[in-house]
Amino acid sequence: VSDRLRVDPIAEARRHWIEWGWETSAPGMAVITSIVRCNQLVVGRVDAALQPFGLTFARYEILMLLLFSRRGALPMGKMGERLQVHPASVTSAVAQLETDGLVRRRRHPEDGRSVLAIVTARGRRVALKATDTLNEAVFGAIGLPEDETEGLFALLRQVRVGAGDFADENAPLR
Amino acid sequence: VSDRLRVDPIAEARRHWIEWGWETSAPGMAVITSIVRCNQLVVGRVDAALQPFGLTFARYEILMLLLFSRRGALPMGKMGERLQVHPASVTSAVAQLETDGLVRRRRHPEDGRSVLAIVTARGRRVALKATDTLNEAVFGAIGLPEDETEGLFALLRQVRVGAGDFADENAPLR
DNA sequence: TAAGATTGACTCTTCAATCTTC
DNA sequence: GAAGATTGAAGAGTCAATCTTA
Repeated sequence: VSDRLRVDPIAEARRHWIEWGWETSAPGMAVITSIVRCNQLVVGRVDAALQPFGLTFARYEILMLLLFSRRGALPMGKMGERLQVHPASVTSAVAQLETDGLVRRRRHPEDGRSVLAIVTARGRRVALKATDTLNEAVFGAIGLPEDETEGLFALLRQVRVGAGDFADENAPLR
Repeated sequence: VSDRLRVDPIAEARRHWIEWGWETSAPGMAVITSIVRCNQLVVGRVDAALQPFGLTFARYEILMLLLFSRRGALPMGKMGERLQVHPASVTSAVAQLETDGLVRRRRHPEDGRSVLAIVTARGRRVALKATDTLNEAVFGAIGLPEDETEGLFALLRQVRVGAGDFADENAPLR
């Protein structure tokens, strides 16, 4: 799924939108289609970088969540909440990580309904190595100047707030 | 998969990135994670809006490509190229559209290897209705002022160019 | 031999149903 | 009864292999 195109297909779609009389929605269509397309490109790059470690972006995110946590352990449900994914996705991702020896599962000592995922020593090592690779190959190589990167983050944040992703309680500009 | 979070998880991840000494990659990580998250939100909204029509975003895009084409017909491969998706995905999407009566398939008259997808009259009607709904419910309701929407589109375009999505031959600012 | 499309196996995600513990 | 997690089935995407036509 690659091969450089001659013209920008999204710009072309926007022209069509205007031709058909949908001017007012054309910018929104272009932005949303761009987000979807950028996601394809970005996830492709991330997954390619993570493949040597046997990780996908989803499993990597879980690993990092555990790495950043105080005790290296979090309940399954908590992780699904943070990453905004279905409980079943957490179960299968953690199951995979467990068979790879990067995570252990244990029943929550204070609430028998809950299950804790615990990052292993090997899991920590892999997480750090994968992050180095990712920082080098993807995160540090977006190809935008620093200020434009910040501007893009801020605009995407507005989109997330507008879609009700999280409560923008104080709307702090700094 | 919804429920408003208390704080922005991506801002939190960026803080962690800085704490762990990965400052230079932190903005890139934040932007890429934002793109992935926005994609989830946006595709969720689009698919919800298209569900009454029995369409997904992928199938809708194929339908619109055909609607915009001169003869209402395009070869399978051409569509995969424009939408940058795998040939197998085109096959399954068109097969679904065909069983729904929105598209017909016919062998290409001048090249027997190729298959033409042809939009039906019903397909045109559904495409127009779905577009009205989408324009109303999603594309026209991003929640950003016009100029910021344009700015976001331009920045995402830069990301696409940087990832080699299409040839930025002339880099025209107009 | 190569191009175009399809098929089947595999993965990932979500949903509904189920099971256990509170 | 409700919360938390798991299971199996269904949907969509990708890859490798296959089939047909050029």
